[in-house]
Amino acid sequence: MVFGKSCSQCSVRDAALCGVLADADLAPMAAHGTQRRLARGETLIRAGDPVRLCANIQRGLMKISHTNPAGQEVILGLLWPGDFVGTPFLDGGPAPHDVVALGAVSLCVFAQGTIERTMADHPLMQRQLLSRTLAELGQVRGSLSRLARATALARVAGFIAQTAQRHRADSEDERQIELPLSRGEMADLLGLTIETVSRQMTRLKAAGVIGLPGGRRVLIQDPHALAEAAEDHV
Amino acid sequence: MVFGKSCSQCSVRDAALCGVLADADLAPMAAHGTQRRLARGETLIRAGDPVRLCANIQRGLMKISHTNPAGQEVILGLLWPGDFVGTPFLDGGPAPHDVVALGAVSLCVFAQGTIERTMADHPLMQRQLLSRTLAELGQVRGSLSRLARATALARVAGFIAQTAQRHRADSEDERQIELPLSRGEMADLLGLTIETVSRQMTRLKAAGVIGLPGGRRVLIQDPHALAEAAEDHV
DNA sequence: CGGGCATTTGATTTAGCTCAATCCCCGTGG
DNA sequence: CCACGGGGATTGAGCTAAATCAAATGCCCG
Repeated sequence: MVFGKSCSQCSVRDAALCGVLADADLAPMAAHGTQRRLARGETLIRAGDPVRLCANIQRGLMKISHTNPAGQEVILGLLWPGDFVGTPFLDGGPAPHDVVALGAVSLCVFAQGTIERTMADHPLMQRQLLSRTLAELGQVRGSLSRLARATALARVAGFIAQTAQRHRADSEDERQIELPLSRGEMADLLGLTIETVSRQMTRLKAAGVIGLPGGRRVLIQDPHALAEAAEDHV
Repeated sequence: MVFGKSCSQCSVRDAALCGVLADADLAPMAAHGTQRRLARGETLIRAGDPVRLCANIQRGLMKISHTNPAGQEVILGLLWPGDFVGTPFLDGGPAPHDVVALGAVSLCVFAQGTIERTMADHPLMQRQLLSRTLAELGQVRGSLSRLARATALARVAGFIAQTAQRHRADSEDERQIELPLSRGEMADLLGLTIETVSRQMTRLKAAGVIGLPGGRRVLIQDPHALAEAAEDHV
């Protein structure tokens, strides 16, 4: 894959931006992809409905969320550019959760029937999908551990640190990041309330660990102390 | 797969007991399996070590666990007979978590190199593995939602209800189950303390929802009320 | 400039934790 | 057969982190 080459399938200018092509083993897939865009708040997959697609995120973030019987929303995870969503299988059963765009999103959508045939012909591609899914399973189990025992401070600090890591690649200023979520969304993701999230942010700011220049921006003043705070368990 | 036939690879008397053979698509795998037994407390996979095996659980339960910086153990999930553990890939990277036997366990262990070659020749088998892994990802995300918002009562009731569902298949008395975990292990799984788990059990008993005949046994007196309690969110 | 929303801050309440004391099985040995 | 331990489980009495309720502040955008 030549850097700078455009992705013919997805009409993305730089091939590197087309998540799916970043991995050579997944290339056979790209031939069957079609472009789709979502606006903020649009639902791609609704819990309970049969999953009719498999897609790779090119730009923007999505949330996997669940609304419990009491009507509270819980954000079960975020999907970043390069991540897959949905299932390549037609008979994958009903979707376990909602998948919703957090902002403007571009996707490479693959038809399930086609992709399943493609997989049969390209074991390496399927291998790569399995490998990624196993890795994700490990990640999700990691966040279980945070929700089980971490203090509010550790959850918030951990989220900021993790977001910073994701941003590091494509950032002009190493130390300044823009959180992809509102305080309310952070609360839903971390299993806290808006007020508690806000208080912990203030606390980190007061301790000189971070700066809050306004909006969703965070200035990481003391990365070491931030990592330390993220490990603060009861 | 003929019911009642013995599993020649795993020396399990009834083929149906050999988890891996329960699924026809996974049959090619069985030819490469070797039997292994673990005693209670034995560690199969240690977090951080490279994962050298892929196995299918035949009998007994295992826990996926993580010990956080403060030294508290968190149980991230349970593995039941029929479940897979480890990775079929040699380059799967370091294990994200520990995997430990909760009691006596029998496994069908597959060599990674062999299984990877087998997968290349049997796309349906790989397909099945991917499909199972995607399903498990959904399950784990479901438990995230419980840890994020559910009350102590809901966590405990949910665990009992879930265990009952698993037991239903192989139980003589529909209503009586034997919990696979001690109170302490339940606490580590549900993100609570031993005392809180105990109090919620007592509460369910006092409400006539369950009976506690002693040991780890639970008598489910009112399945509907139990399900209701499991949905009790703040 | 002002309205509407997100965020912050404050006061109070509460679910679950901590610490501490039994209790209850259940196996062991006298 | 029964006293004696011992580990898991239960129960009790405060304590605390985070939730809840309520108000104030800041900020974006017309």
